[in-house]
Amino acid sequence: MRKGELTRNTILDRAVRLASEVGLSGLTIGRLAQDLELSKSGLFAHFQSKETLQLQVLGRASHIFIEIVVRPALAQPRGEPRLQALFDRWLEWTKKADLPGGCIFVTAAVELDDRTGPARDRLVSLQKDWLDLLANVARTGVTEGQFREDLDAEQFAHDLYAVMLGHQHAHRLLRDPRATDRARRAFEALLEAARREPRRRSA
Amino acid sequence: MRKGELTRNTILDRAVRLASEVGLSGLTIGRLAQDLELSKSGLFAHFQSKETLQLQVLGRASHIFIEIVVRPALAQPRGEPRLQALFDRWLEWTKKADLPGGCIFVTAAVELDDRTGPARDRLVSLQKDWLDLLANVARTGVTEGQFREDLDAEQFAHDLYAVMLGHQHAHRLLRDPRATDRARRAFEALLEAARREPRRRSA
DNA sequence: AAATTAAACGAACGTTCGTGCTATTTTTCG
DNA sequence: CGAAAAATAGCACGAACGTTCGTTTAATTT
Repeated sequence: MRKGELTRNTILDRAVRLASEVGLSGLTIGRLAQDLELSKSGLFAHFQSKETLQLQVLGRASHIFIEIVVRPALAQPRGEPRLQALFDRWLEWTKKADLPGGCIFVTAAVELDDRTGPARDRLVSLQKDWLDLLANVARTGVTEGQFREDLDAEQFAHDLYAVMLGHQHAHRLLRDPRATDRARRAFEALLEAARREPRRRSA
Repeated sequence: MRKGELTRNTILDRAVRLASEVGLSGLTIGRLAQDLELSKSGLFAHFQSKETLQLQVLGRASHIFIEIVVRPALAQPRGEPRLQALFDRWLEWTKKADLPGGCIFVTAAVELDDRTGPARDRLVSLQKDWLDLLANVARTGVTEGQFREDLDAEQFAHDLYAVMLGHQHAHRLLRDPRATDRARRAFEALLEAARREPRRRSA
């Protein structure tokens, strides 16, 4: 049972890469087998259905994301420095993970948002975890005294996610060379607003 | 040639709706014909290829977007009020256009961002037009004295687009009931930052 | 080295994909 | 109303889809 797991992981790594380009439903068993020079049936035997394959692709992608983005950032001090580290790594995680099609979670999100089933459920769960993590780090920034007391940490996480979505759009679709600069500015503005003292009630 | 155009538009309307759910490549001629109770070949004859169909779907969607979002907003005073009108209509245009799958441009953007060909080119062109329009309205806000002199209008447009992407994500994937509220807050923060006097160079 | 288990293969299944043809129906116009 | 033109339907195609089968090759255990 040793060899099996090994090739299964090889398959999944390739599948994650492929899915980042063509999506989870565009990801095809025939194409995947061809890329890996495996037979369709041999590959298929590792998973018992395409749905299982999709689920495992999501799981594998999540694992990679955590290794590349989250874990290293945890080495940074709590609060704002950690937030900055998360953002920096987040910005370029698809490069480090060698995902030629950009963030696979964004692709999957758009694909699955109006479908039902376990793949969607899994993705939602992963995304909520990620947003929770971001909100928690922001909250820590408050207790550490870096951010203002009345910061809405969940709104902050939401806005931060939006910045990343905007970046992907500008970078990948529009091919805007200023995309990364734009994202950094937007992030800086979020930070600045989080740091700023709450505005006085009147003028 | 009268009846032809009529049914072609009927087809395109349905195709836009369907594509909002399953994307431009998930959009299938067979499924479309079935939905409309037409024969596959009869439908196909209106377009000479699937690519043409996709192009026309994008064109039709753009037309609908302009009618629902842009044109009515132009009735508002220049600058900030117009911006507010654009935002409000943008937020709910998929409801008014009866697109059950959310914004078709977001779906298409993720699908096409790493492909080549006329469909991608068309989408990029449309999206740039839209961002330009947003930037122009923001710039007008400056000349009207509503926004600060040194506002980066293109950055503003970029950030605004990001807010909408964040909204779609929170609303459609996460089904967050606070999604619209979140988007409004983010937009308000952008406006506030645009209105605010430029910050002093030091403390 | 033999026996057993796991992994990969090749062929075929029923379906659907986009795309051609050739009829037939329907609309338009003189 | 009848002729020309346009719109639709019918049928077939090759390819690709996910999936199942029986068999062969390779790895692991005895």
